[in-house]
Amino acid sequence: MATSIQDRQEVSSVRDPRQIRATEQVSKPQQYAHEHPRPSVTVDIALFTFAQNELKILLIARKAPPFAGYWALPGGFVAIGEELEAAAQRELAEETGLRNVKLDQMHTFGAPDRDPRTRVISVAHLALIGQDALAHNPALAADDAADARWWNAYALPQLAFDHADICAIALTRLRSMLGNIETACRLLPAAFTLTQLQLVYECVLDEPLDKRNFRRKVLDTDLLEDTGVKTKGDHRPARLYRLRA
Amino acid sequence: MATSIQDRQEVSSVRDPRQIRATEQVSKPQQYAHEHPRPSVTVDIALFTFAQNELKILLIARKAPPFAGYWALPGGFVAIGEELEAAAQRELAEETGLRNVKLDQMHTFGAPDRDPRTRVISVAHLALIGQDALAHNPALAADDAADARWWNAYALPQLAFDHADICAIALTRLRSMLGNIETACRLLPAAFTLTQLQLVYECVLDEPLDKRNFRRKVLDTDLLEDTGVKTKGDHRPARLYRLRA
DNA sequence: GCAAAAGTGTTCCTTATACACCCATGT
DNA sequence: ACATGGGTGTATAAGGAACACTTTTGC
Repeated sequence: MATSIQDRQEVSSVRDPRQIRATEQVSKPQQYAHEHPRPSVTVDIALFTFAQNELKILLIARKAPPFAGYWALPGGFVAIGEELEAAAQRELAEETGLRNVKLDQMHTFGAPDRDPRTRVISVAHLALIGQDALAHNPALAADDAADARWWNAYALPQLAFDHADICAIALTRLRSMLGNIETACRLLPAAFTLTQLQLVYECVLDEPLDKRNFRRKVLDTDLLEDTGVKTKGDHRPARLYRLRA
Repeated sequence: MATSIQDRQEVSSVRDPRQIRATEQVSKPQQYAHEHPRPSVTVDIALFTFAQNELKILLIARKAPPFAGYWALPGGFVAIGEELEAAAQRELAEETGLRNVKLDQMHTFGAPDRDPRTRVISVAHLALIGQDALAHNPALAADDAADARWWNAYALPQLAFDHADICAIALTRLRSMLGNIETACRLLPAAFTLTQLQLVYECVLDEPLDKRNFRRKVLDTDLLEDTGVKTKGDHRPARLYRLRA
């Protein structure tokens, strides 16, 4: 029998080493700078939504070189005292006006030549948003801003840097996260129909799903609740669901 | 119906943007340095093995401040023109003599105060190794080096920096990777018994498994083949298996 | 012969899959 | 009335979980 089960307890009783630092002798920050030329560090954000029955990703048109005229993921430099996720939140707010979007760190891209100017290491993040969150931002909501546009995630233009790689990994990551129904819901408005949710799954997984099996599986989890409201439209109204609190 | 299926083709036909760079006007690298104070970037490696019926992780004793006397994950600075994974391979070779170990990038740790000297962003990697790979390195194989030692992954000492967080995430990641039998095999020698493999699963998942169900599930995948060799020891000899090529 | 670890099948239950028709609304 | 998308149940297959005894070796 492995000893892991008994030993587990000891881990949580270890004191947080951050509380001990102050008592140690610390070398000067400058000491580092001479020894190691430092790369720049950026964050990039792959922001997805689901609209017009398509999985969409937000891209920004670059105005300055390198890659002027190309499309790129939103992102930018990490400030020297800034958490990585805070940097991603700040860049997202600066470039889209969106705040308090849940961000998942995804992968760090560090090929030495990925930026032709200098060494830039980029920590890529994944973010999912429902269309209703865009309502406050007319440019993004209307999908016609001169420099920011939603693109079908399966039909991207040429991208700057290695952003095509980042998008590909983002899509793979998103796919692997669909086991959690909540993930798919994050791509939709707060209230949505089961058909919309199924379309999200079909679009991200890129395969058709059986309607009855899908609905049973989703409703059996008890993660969704009926809002009591129904859609109004051309045909039979559909129940609107929301994530249960 | 989602349009993703038809559109998928267009992605792969997009030209690699890296081939286009040379034609663009490029700003000078120095331009960056003034605008953004740059962090240092390191790689850390959580190297696991399975020995003495325990999941073990390799730690290095720190001799210099900060955290002198503490144990830490192997790792070090990324050179300015170096791939992240190459840096991790180099550091692993320098500190343990191990080469050509498969490395998986795991997570990037960027809390501004995680290193008391200066801003250091660390890209953490996960590596798994069988005991037979350690045979060439007597110090590591004997587990008695003054400054490098294998520790039970569930009973770690106090760790430098945020390495306790890194170890915790490494263990979680390792757990999530056990769906692939190959992952568990990477913690064992090239030839191993099914009981050893089961112990790996039980130790990493931290739960007992049924012997008959486990053996059936593993053998049904057809990923293992019988080496024809058996163990010699105190009791009934066991078949030794290896990963099928 | 006994201690210790290796090896081996069957039953039950849960979960996934395949499949087709009626319903509510707008025009 | 018809076009359009919303909504529903059942039967079969597959996979996961529970469970105990015999075999082979060293001492």
